[in-house]
Amino acid sequence: MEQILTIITNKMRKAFESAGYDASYGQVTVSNRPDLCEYQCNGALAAAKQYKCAPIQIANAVVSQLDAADYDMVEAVMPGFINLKLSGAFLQQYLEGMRTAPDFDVKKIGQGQTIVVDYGGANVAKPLHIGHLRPAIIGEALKRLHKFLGYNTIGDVHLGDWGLQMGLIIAELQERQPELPYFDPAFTGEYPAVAPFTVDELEEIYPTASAKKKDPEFSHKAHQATLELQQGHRGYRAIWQHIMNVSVADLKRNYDNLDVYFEKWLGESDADPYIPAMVDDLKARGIAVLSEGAWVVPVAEESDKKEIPPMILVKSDGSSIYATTDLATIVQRMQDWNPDKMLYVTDKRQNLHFEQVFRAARKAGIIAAETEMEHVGHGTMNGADGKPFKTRDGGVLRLETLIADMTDFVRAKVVENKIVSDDEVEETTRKIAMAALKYGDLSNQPTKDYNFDMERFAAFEGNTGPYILYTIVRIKSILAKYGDWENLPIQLPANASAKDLMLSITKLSPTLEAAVRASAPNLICAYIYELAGCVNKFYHETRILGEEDKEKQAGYIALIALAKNILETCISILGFSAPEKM
RNA sequence: GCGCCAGUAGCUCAGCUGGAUAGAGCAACUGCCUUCUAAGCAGUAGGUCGGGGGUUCGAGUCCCUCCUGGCGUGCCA
Repeated sequence: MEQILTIITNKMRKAFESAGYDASYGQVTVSNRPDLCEYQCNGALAAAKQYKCAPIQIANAVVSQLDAADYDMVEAVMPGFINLKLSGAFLQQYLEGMRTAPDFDVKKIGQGQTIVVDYGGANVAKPLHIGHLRPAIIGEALKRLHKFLGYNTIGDVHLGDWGLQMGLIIAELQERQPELPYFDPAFTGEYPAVAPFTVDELEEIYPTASAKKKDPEFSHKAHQATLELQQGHRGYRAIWQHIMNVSVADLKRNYDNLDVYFEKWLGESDADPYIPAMVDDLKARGIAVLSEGAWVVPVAEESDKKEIPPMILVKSDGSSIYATTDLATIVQRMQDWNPDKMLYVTDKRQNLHFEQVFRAARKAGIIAAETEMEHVGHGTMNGADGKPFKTRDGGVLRLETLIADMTDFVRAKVVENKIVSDDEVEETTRKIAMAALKYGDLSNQPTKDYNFDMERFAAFEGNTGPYILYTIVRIKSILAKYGDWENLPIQLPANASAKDLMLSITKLSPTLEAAVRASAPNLICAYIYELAGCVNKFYHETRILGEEDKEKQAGYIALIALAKNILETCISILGFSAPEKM
C-alpha cells in the first residue's frame, strides 16, 4: 500500500499543475502544528519567488483544484500555507487495508536483497562486558528491522578470536605452565582433550596478560605467539581450540540471555584461510605496496579533507592485523553470500578503520560497486555520572551483572504490584527488565553516548520500555474480556482521540522506512511512544467495555486491537516482548 | 596541528530534506481511581536553541568564525 503522504502528495502535485504551477512544489508533510491541521504543504511559499506573486494567491489557486471529498478541511492560510485534515472515511479505508493485509501492508522494500549485519564484536576469552551491550542490542534491532522489510538477513557475530589477544593468552599460559605439551616443540602425540583452564580462569588470564603488555620482553613473546598461531603452530592451534570451546559456549549463553541470536558464529579466524591468496593478489596487482617495512594499501583520495593513512595489510613482522581479517572477511562474505549491503555495528571510534577497509575493498575490487558498506558507529554507555561505567572497585562491569541488577530491580516492583501469580513472576520480570534495558538504549540515537541510570530506567514512568509494555497489557486485558476480537472491521473515527490514534497508526510504514534508511532504531522508539500515548489517551477518554452500542463497541475493539498488533510488531523488531499482565 | 562528533528547559533527550507559537520525559506544583490495570490521563511552571557574524520573505536547522567538551589521527581491536 502506498503511504498516506505519497497519496496526498501526488494529489497535491496534480493540483499545483492544474493551477498552472510546477508539480514539484506539491510536497506534503506531516503538520508541525497539530492544533491547526494534520498535514500541510508549504510549496506555495517556495513557488512565490519563481512566479513572482504572493504565496497566498498560489495557495488559494491550488486549494481550489483539490478534491474536497478526501478531506475534512482544506484551507489556504496566510502567508501561504495549505492546511489539510483528512476525512474520516479516507482514514477508515486506509486502516482497514492495513488490518486485513499481512504485516499491515508495509511495503517489502528489501525484497530480493541480502544484507549482512556484523554486530557482535565479542572477544573469546573475555566475558561480555558493559561495552558489548550496545552493539548487540542495536545490531539485533537493525537486523530484525531489515528482515521485517523483506531483506534476506545474515547476522554474523564476527568473534575476535585471532588477534594479539590470543598471543597474549598463549604467552601468559606458557609462563604459568611451561611444562604443558603445547609448548614442547618435540611433542608429536595427541594433545589433551580437556582444556588446561576453565572459563573463569581464562577470564582472569587475559586481563593479567594484557596488563603485562608494557613489559617489552613479554610483549615480544605475545606478538611472536600471535604470528606463530597464524602460521599454523600445532601446539598453539590446540590451545586456541581449547579457548574457543570454553569461550563460545559461554558467549552463546550470554547472548541468549539477551535475546540476541546470530545466524553465523564466524570469527576472524574463519577469514584466515582467505588471507594468503588475497595478500598475494594485492601485492601482485600493485594495490598493496611496501612502506616502512609493512605492506599497506594507500586509500587516500584527492577529495579528502583530512589525511587518510594507508590501510595496513601485513605488519612489518609478517603477521596480519584486524584490517587484514576484516578485508578477508569481506572476501568470504562476497564469495559465500554475495550481499547487497554490509552493515557493521561497532563503536564509533572505529570509524576511520572501517573507512580504510571499505576503500581498500573497493580499490581492490573485492566488493561489487553496487554493494553498500556502512559503519553504524555507536556511542558509549556511561554510568549515571556520565563517566565510563566501572564497578565499585574500578573494574569493568560484566554484562551479566548489569542484567542481574536490572532484573532484581524489576522483580521487586512486580512482586509489590501483586498482579501476577508467583509462578509468573520470573517470566514477567524478565520481559520487563529486557524492555527497560533495550528501550532505554535504543531510544537514544546510536551515535550518541548516553548515561545508564538504573534509577531512571527502572522507574518505568514516562518514555520507557515498561510504559510501552503497560500500554499493550492494558489493551490485551480488554481484548481478553471482550472475547472474539480478531476479525472486526475498522470503523469511522468516533471522536478526536480515536482519529489521532488512527493518524498515528498510519505512520508505521514511513517510520520503518526512515529507520532502515538512517540505521536508526530510535525512530521506532519515538514512534511507538507516540502511538502508545494515543492509545492511552483514547483508553482514558473512551469507555470501551461499558459501551452499550455494540456496533460502536466493535469499532473501538477493532481499533485498539490494530494498535496492539502494531505495538507488538514494533517491539519485536526492537528485540523484546510484552507479558500478559504487569 | 589536522579531522570527526556534540553543545536545545534544573536533569536526560526529540526536533525529518530551513517554514507558522522550539517539543517530550524526569524532577517541582495541581487535578482525575465505588467505573476496562493510576507503571495511566489532564494541567501549571520552566528556553537570549554555546557566543558572534552572514545567506532569505523566513534559521535550532544552511555558510563563516570563535568558545567548550568528547573522540580519532600507520603496525591494539
